[in-house]
Amino acid sequence: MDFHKLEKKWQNRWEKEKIFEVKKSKKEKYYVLEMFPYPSGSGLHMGHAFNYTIGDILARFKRMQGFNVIHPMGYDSFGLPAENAAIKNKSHPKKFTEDAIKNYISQQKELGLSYDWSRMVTTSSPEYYKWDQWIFLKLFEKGLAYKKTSPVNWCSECNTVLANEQVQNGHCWRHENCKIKIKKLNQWFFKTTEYADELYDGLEKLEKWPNSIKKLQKNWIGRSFGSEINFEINNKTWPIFTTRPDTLFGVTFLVVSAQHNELDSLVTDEQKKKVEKFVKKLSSVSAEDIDKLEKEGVFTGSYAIHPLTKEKIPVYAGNFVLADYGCGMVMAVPAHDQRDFEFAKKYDIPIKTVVSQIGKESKLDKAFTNPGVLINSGKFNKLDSENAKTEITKELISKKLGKKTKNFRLRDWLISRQRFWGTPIPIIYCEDCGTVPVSEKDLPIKLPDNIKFKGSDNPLKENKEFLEVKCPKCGKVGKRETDTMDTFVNSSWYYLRYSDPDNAKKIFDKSKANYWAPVDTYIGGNEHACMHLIYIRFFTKFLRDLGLLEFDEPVVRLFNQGMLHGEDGDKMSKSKGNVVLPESVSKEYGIDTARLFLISIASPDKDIDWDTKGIEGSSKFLNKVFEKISNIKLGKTDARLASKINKTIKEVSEDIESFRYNLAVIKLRSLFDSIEEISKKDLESALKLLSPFCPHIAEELWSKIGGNGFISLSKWPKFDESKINEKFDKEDELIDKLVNDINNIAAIVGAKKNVFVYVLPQEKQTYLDNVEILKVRTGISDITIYAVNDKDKKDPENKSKKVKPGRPGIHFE
RNA sequence: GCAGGUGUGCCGGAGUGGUCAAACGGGAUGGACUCAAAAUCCAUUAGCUUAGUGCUUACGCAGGUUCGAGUCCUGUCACCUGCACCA
Repeated sequence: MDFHKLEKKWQNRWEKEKIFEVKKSKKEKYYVLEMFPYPSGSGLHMGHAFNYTIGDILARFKRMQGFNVIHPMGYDSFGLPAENAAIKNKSHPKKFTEDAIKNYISQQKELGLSYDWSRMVTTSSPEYYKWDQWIFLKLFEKGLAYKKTSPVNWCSECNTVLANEQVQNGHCWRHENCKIKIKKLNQWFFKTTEYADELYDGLEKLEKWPNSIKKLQKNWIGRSFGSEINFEINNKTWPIFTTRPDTLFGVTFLVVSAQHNELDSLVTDEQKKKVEKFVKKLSSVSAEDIDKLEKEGVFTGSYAIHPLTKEKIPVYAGNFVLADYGCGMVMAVPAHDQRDFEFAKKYDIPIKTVVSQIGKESKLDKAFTNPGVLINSGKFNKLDSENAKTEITKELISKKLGKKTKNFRLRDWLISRQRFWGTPIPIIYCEDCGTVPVSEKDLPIKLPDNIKFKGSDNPLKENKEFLEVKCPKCGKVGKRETDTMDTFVNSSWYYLRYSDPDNAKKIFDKSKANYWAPVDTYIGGNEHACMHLIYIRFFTKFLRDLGLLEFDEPVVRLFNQGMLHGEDGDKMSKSKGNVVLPESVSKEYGIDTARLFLISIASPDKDIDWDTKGIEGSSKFLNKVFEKISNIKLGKTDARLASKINKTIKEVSEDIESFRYNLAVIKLRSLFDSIEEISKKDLESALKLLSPFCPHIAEELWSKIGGNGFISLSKWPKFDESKINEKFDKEDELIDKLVNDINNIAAIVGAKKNVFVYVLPQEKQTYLDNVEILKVRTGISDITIYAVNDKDKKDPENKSKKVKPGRPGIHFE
């Protein structure tokens, strides 16, 4: 059967009749979303198909269950690859992107996905990115978008700063040979840390998220409680964060980050040269090597005053202190921190033990980092670490020398990109007024069509038409910001735009957004655990606080699908030559076959390998089903089949709901295997069960048996508990057992002749009903069933005496 | 270093305290059908044993909890992933 041809037919009909387009209504909604793709030049591969199929099955199931299902698709179409392609081909990235999207759409349509295409969004269109800019202005207004100078990741091949996730093992994700440099630049940030607590605590409420993702996010946000302690340096107060205030008396030096913005103010004239040399040396070190560096530092020449002992403590600049965590400076307690210990050894700084396991001092060959009992700590001696933390902090608070505080590992989100193909940041720099936001009515700030790429530099910098602008405040000549936004900004709220994609006046209609959103089930890979899935939560909370949303979390249930590998078990990639394209599989077997195969290998959250032999298996099954149902004899469903159908409806419904697609397929296989004569209604039910998985074949068979309308829009079958009878399963077991026994004995006897089976009278009918099956499965043509009380039975060995329930006697002749 | 995950027959994988663990698929072997092949159907696929449903072994390894463990706990090994000088 040419499934491919048949699939085209149904895809066209679905599209023509717009059956997957939905509107807000009184019906209960259900929002199924798969993470939208970046439309790359190479198109979709089977891994994408896997992702979308998982969502499509759920969407089709929910739709048939009667929910008003929104299942949209769009394109995350800003980004570097399009720009690089444009540079190479001397064209505009828009052209490249539009072509890629066209290709994606046609490929996705071939997968038979039940999207509402009328809701498509494309993030690189001005109608969309206008609202990125609008959100930026709102963030700016609330002080949550700001510019600061800090050390950032820089790729010299891409010529831009990068997000942390675009740095892999210290190298750029696109340029394996390009080591990431740490540069100090003035950049735009979104203040994600403003919501750090809520982002952290909110995870508890996300019951339908995988624990692994929640843990990743918790680690990423990394909340730690501690104290901030004020040290005085050159008559200025420097707060320092620590989680170990109990070791305060062991502080023998301070270390300030070599990248600290105010480092200069600490450096004395005679140390200036040494410090400068040190900082310079460090700036040439790549991100990859930075963690391999030995702990090094240089004395700044300044001394701090210990808040409690009033001792003089030297201040060093060090390479192991982060500028953007805590206060960018640490109090070093070499006796109780391994890094500080190494540093102290190297520079011959005293090591003072203040915590001890047994309450006595002992020699250390490495730092003692466990909690213990305080010594050498004045009036705090003999307290254990836990109490000491509280008491010392109390003392500091009372003397106004510190406070209790918490710190996050989460950094504010660096969103500037020194590239062209992204959302322009709506900011104007005016000589008189400084940094001025564009006014809302001037949005969108469009990317110019007329551009010239010079090498890999951002062409906006040369584009007068774009660059030169009047200051909205004073009207004088100003200059536009030429950096664009990280593409993750676009993807942080796209799920809301689907609810009202064509709204030209507002980001979205409030009532529409709050009807459709939040997303009920969101499907995608776990590589987004700490980036996209944090940003989308951040944006949701911000938009809520603007009064636009009535919920706190964007995604109710998150599902992480596994990764599809090539047949060799490696990640699918062009260079490895193991990429499988949906088109080619579709042509050979039909896309329904591929869909079925992808989800029957394993639970969809597991990584799987493509397998040519495996798809043959799915193909065999579907061909069998197609043949069988095409030539089916409609009639009556017997009780055995009715039991099976009802049981399957029950179980498959549960399996789909909980993403046990692989188990659902097993049950469907078994169901279709046992269909012979069946009523029209029951056959319709069986096809409905198949339809979310293999929608085209199901539509075709549906129309063949005279089903009403589209099966895709039909009502999901209900099961009748009273028709489920476990008796039939038990009977099957009896037959299995008997077949086994007969085969077993036959093998020992070495001959297959007449077989006499002796069973209990009440079991006789069951065996008689299945005698033909017995014959086929044992390969023995003469099988006679006797009840033990049959008078004229042939039983030379008196086997019938040993017969027990479910345990027939067997005699071979 | 920190955090998380995984480890089950020839292979992919079901199975998370209890009817004899291995569903289902794939592969292999044998058989039926066929002149033959493909397709289809049936059987076998840890070991021993027996004219039968019995025994042994077995869920990475070692312990433990339990009447009972693949499943829970502790330790350990291997592999994978993420973060990584976070004070």
